[in-house]
Amino acid sequence: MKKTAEINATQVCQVRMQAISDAMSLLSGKWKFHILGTLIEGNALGFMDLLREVKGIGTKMLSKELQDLEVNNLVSRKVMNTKPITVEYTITEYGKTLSPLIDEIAKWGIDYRKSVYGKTDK
Amino acid sequence: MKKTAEINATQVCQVRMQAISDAMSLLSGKWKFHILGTLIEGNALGFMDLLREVKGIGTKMLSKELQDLEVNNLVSRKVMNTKPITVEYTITEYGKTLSPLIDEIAKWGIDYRKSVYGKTDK
DNA sequence: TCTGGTACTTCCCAATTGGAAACTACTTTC
DNA sequence: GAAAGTAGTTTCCAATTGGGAAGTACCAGA
Repeated sequence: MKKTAEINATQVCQVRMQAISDAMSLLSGKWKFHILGTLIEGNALGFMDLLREVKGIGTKMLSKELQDLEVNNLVSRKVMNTKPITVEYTITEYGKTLSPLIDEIAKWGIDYRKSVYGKTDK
Repeated sequence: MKKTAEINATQVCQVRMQAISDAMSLLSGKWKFHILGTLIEGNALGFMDLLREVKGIGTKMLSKELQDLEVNNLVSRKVMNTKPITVEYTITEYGKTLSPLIDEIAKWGIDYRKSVYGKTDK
């Protein structure tokens, strides 16, 4: 009869749990994955481009989310020397390392949707 | 000069974005991954076991999160016929399909931590 | 009968998140 | 000079999230 934690007391689990918290604190929120996914797909987009691509987002959120992603080195921001000043947002090399993770989530989400709305013989 | 969305207008992107939203709506929150991870690691835990394993969680949150996970068929709840009534929480077969995703997040989180606190020659 | 263990629920509150609308600021075009 | 396009910021508000503490209910053992 155990009265104290056992499973998660191991070093390996502690590290894993911490890692998941780290990752999710960077990637949580309604828009992060949408923005990252869009930037992975189409490189170098302006603020207004993103506003049009990421359906439903407003200027405040987009601005804030891009800042978050920038300080975490997932997205880079470059002010261009154009007549009406434009800004180029691109995914960084480091941001690209999220591709397998995003793919895995998308894959699971697609399967989930199938299992809910899909065939009834399950 | 494009004025309308182009990248995310494709059917493939729409489906992917929807899938990511689906998945995250089930898995977001402070505790979901911790609970799932613990249940994947150690099968069949009681409410109080989980309360001890998932460091920091309170009864209210644990109860609510377990209900969420149960309705989405990721965790199963079984009331045991014991003297002081006990409940067994187990991960479902479907819940186990989250393993690769959880592994991927943990892996990325560990690498992220290394890139922040790790070697400076990067 | 009182303490302790199981498994919760309820209530109240604070912090965070997210959104709409308006506003800034600068430039080019009509 | 007004309109439109660039890239945001600010303000105000509502909804969601999360936590602490206490309460409920049932049973067993000292």
